[in-house]
Amino acid sequence: MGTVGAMEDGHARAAGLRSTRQRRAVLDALGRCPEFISAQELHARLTDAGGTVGLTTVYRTLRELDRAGLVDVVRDDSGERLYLRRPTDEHRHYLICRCCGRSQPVDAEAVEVWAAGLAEATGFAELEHTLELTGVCADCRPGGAEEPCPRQPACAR
Amino acid sequence: MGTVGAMEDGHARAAGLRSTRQRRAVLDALGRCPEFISAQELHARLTDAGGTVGLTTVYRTLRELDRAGLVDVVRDDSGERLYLRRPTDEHRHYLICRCCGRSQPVDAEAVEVWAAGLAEATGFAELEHTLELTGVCADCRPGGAEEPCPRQPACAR
DNA sequence: CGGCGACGTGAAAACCATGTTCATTTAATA
DNA sequence: TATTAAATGAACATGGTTTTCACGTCGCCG
Repeated sequence: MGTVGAMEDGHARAAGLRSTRQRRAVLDALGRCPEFISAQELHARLTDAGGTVGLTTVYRTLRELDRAGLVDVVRDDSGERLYLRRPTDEHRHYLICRCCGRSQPVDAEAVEVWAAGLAEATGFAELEHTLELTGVCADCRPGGAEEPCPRQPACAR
Repeated sequence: MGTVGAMEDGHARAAGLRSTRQRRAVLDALGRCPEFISAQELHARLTDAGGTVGLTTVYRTLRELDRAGLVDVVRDDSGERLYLRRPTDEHRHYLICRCCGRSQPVDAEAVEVWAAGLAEATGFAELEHTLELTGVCADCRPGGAEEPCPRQPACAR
């Protein structure tokens, strides 16, 4: 468990990044987290686990992974950026639970098609889109109350 | 030109807000701005015009207008919030030019329908979505270069 | 294999949008 | 007009993110 593996390292290398202890640690921690996670939280987890990685480095690494297209990024309500290792190469959208943070990829083909058609309808070029979807997942729903969330954030240590 | 008008005042009043000189000024400036604008920029414009409105008040007013549903809000790449007086009552999406900032409402009915269907497909409840669309508008496109934008931001003073 | 140069690191500080405090002012109502 | 709750704004607080810069180290090349 916890194999960094040649693939991860390879991807990072391909992106023009040197393989360092810190970047391997970030990549590893990110790889074992199934849900979106913030830079701060990721850093906390790394240091709690005894590692020594600077917060600056975590930010920088995540930014570079984003540039390299190796992670998906969303913004939560406060504008904070959340990262998730991207499992595939394709453009994805996620539905995220407002209570527990659990994320679920959704089939947004209809949106992609619609967005593609926008170019000619509007005269705009180089269209880009981001879609933030939130809701309350089945496991968090029972009570029905708004604020109190019955479940803890996923991706527990 | 520049009429605050009974309607604007009325809408604000209906939202449970007192009519103050500052709020009228914010509403007026917002009303004469055809594109999305940040709180900071709006404040700069108000003070440059000789008015005295605190930045705090601009933020508070915009937040309340948002709560009251009188403005549409988007986030730019840096996460900064941008505001636009909402012309109608319905939920809208905008396509915004990355060069000049010009915004254009788009018919996103297809997305609305798709999003509505997500609930049963995923088991999530209380779905909410935000969609940020950007591109390069026809007027900004001639050169084709990426960085240098031929046009100045719209909504000039 | 050893040295060198570019890239990477991280503590501290800067940044910047936004929120909070609280004493003072003001709009709406009686 | 008197009263009062709401609104204002300067200063300060907050928190995520970036920059700075002195130091470390990765990886290549001889």
